[in-house]
Amino acid sequence: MHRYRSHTCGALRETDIGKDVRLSGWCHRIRDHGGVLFIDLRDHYGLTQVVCDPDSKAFKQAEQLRSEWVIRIDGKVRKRPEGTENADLPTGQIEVYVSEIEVLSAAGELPMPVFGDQEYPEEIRLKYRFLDLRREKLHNNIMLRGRVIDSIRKRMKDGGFFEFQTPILTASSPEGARDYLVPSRIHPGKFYALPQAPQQFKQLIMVAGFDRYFQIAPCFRDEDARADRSPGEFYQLDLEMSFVTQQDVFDAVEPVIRGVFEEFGEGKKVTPKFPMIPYAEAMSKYGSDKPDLRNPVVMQDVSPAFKESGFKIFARILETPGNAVWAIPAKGGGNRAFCDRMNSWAQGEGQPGLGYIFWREGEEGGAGPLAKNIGPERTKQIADQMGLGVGDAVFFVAGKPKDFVKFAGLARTRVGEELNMIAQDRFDLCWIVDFPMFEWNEEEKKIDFSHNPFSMPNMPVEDFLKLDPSDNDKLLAIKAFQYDIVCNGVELSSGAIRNHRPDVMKKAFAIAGYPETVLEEKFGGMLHAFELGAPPHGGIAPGIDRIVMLLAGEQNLREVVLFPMNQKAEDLMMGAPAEVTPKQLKELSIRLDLPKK
RNA sequence: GGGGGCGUAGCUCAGUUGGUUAGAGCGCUGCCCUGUCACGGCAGAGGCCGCGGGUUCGAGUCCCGUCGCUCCCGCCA
Repeated sequence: MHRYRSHTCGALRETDIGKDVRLSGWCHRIRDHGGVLFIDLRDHYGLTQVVCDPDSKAFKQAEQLRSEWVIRIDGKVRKRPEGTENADLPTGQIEVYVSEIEVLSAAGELPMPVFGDQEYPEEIRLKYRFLDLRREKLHNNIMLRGRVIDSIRKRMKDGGFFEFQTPILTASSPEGARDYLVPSRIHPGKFYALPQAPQQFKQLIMVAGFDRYFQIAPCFRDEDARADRSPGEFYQLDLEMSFVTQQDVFDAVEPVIRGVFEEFGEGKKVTPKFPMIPYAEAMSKYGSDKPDLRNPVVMQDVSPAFKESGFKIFARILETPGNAVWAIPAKGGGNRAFCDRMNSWAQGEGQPGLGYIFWREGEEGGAGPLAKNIGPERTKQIADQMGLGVGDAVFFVAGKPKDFVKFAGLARTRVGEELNMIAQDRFDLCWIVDFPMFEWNEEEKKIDFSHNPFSMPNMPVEDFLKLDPSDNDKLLAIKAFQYDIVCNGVELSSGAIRNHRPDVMKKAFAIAGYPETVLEEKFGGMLHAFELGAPPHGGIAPGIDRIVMLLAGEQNLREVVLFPMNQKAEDLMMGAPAEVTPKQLKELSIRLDLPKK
């Protein structure tokens, strides 16, 4: 017989009754009745009830066992007595009557139990991650993650993509997030950087003629964490394709993403064909470039109803060209309690308040101070435009859309949540397209890249090269071949058709106010590659952690990462980051200059 | 860097308008228990009420500061 086990803890069935078996695992739960004693023995594969009584020579030893001890047992499989079967367990028809116990590893008092599903503080969970990982939910999440990645790999390879590895120690990239730096011993005073994404490498792989690249790529960014943003490191399905249009990228990626959501979505409905929503439309309808389409609330511009109206605050705001009033409809929110709740929420968000009109029985003309101010005709105009009636409400935000759009988006989400309008049984996916190429930098009073400098402008190259760098209105209207995938309000990925032409790149940098020397300094390697025969190419990089988070139904990335860091980018289990020895620093020619407390 | 929430036993939490000796469940220790699967019963150990200061006859409770955790904003091409 094998040293540790003849079967796993999930394997035994009625067909095994009578067999002498050997099992190893953790003591999940021990129920000691004095005369008879049960041990739920657990391993990766399942749970088997092990039973012991005073007739067994292992009884004395069994009484000494405690939770999470690792043991090996020998015993005989037998049918459970009539009426004591456990239908909740695959092994619930049988039990193993133990004849011998070997303690492989004892355990002290646990800082948190493995048994049960009580919540525990992050700090303890992270410090004792290996215990947390023994628990069913996290164990399943991590296994789900592995299966999702397997599936993605298979789908990508079936789609003609080939997997590559790119360097982890590379050069600092000047744009974007803060880099993690690694000092060079051989070159005192110089540093490597961990890649924020293999962006330039994957483009160079295209220049090298490999045609279709993908990688489950680790990405490192030294930025502050969020629930859906791991500090330090995360993984992307990074991919790039040559000789493609934007539509070709969509056609390659959409089936992979949809397929994964369908395969692991446990019956939740997945968008059959991702709609393409222009950035501007997403902002005006949903107040966000990552709209949750499960929320049916759609905003509209209702400026005409307030222009020169009796509601002086809005009327005055609308005197400034470019200003607007947007309406956020709330079907079923037609009562004062709800409207007041929204209003005080808005004040908590730092807003002066949230104007509203609501309609209820007996006041079909609309209730609330705004309705009185603008009169029945304009109120009806709004009701008609928004398709609202008795039992409904509508909220208003006014001013410069650029300034209020973010708050409007939050209010839309809030309305959807408060009125339980957000469908829970769906994955609603879409493409956000036509991102602006440039944006106005108010602080520096200049034109800037709005995303990354590598996207191709969505206009004929000849026209782009002829652009007047001082024609701000025209420049700010230019769209880029830049796109996102959004699922249930979570930004899953971002991609672009790349700018592979040195002349276009030089022009784009000139428009953003950078002299050619800057381009040369920062992206010289890639620029020179493009001067030696570069195919048109483009790609995208869906976030693996976020996909798994959505599929696992979790609200936090830490629930789908094996060994995550806390919000402050500390690994509480391994104790990272940590101080290093003076010798190590000296070798690296580094002297510390720590901030005073 | 800023804002919100939380901080009481190893863990999850309760703790009245400030008022005797700070409680419960889980876990832990001991004893009892032969069919449980959240086993049950009895007894026990375990507390700088995050830390510092203040108000008060009296502070877990009120005030100020500080630290830690967490969520958010900034940041994230």
